[in-house]
Amino acid sequence: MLTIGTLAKKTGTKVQTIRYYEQIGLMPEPGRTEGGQRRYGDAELDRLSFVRHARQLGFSLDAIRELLDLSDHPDKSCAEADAIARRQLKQVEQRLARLEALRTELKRMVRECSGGQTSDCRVLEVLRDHSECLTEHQDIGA
Amino acid sequence: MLTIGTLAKKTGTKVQTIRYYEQIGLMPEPGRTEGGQRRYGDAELDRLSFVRHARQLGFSLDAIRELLDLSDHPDKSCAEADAIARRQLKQVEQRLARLEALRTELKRMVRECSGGQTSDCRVLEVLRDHSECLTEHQDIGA
DNA sequence: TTACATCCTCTAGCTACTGTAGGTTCAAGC
DNA sequence: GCTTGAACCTACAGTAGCTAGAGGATGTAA
Repeated sequence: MLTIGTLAKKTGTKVQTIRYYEQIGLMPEPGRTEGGQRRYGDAELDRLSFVRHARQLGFSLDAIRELLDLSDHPDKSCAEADAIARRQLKQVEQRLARLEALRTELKRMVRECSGGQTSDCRVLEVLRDHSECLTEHQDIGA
Repeated sequence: MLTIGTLAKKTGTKVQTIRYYEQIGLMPEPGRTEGGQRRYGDAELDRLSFVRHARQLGFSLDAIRELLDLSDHPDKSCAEADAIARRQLKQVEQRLARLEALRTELKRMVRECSGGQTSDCRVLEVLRDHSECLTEHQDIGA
């Protein structure tokens, strides 16, 4: 049986994050010692590893909830899991495209800055006048 | 003079966002009508455009605060603005690298999914076992 | 004058955690 | 058996950057 601290170390998670996942129902309520401390088994270790790995791949907690549910029902069709992954891939690709446009624009700003006074700073000038931008960057690049 | 709604439309901002910027001191307190409604001039329009443009380029509100301050002092050196932009460029490039790793991994997951039952779904399998990943993706790809 | 779009303040909610305060439990060493 | 100190507990507040809603006041055109 693992303490919450050991589980945290094994999965690269903070203790508070594990308690948070329990609170929002992503992790089950574990057994407790007589004194009220949480104790975890292998099933919980696997589940938390799954969650953390999916987070590292950028899945939202809601998406992870769905994936966990699918994982709990081996008889269900794989199509749903596939759809969730494809959706995530699409999001990643959209963000990549946005970030690439940002990089282009930022690079240009930095390159053109000649290092004088702010009165004729290219960086500030470009920020002041959107029409100087060559690329589109409508959405905020989160 | 512009109402808050008109200013919002001209800059592609939500009305609430403008009030929020005022609240956190990013936008100045504007003049008011007798009835207490906000009225804006061209200076505010320029300032908000600057803010929104910087946001589109991914700058944080704190960074924007610094940039605005520099923009208000034309005699200061350009070096600071340049440093802020370079820092932002670096962040964008780091995020790009992370997202590219994620894309690789997600593509592989999706490609290998053969569409059967979840019991032998590649997507879920990869999530269960990190060691199946070819690329590194330590940080959460935000 | 009346209708109604737009404005006002205030508060709460979103994601996904992270940090802190103030107190309790566990396990090792003596 | 007793002490010590690390790790645990709950509860609540805070982070970024907005966004939404309630409930009421204002502005403007017909």
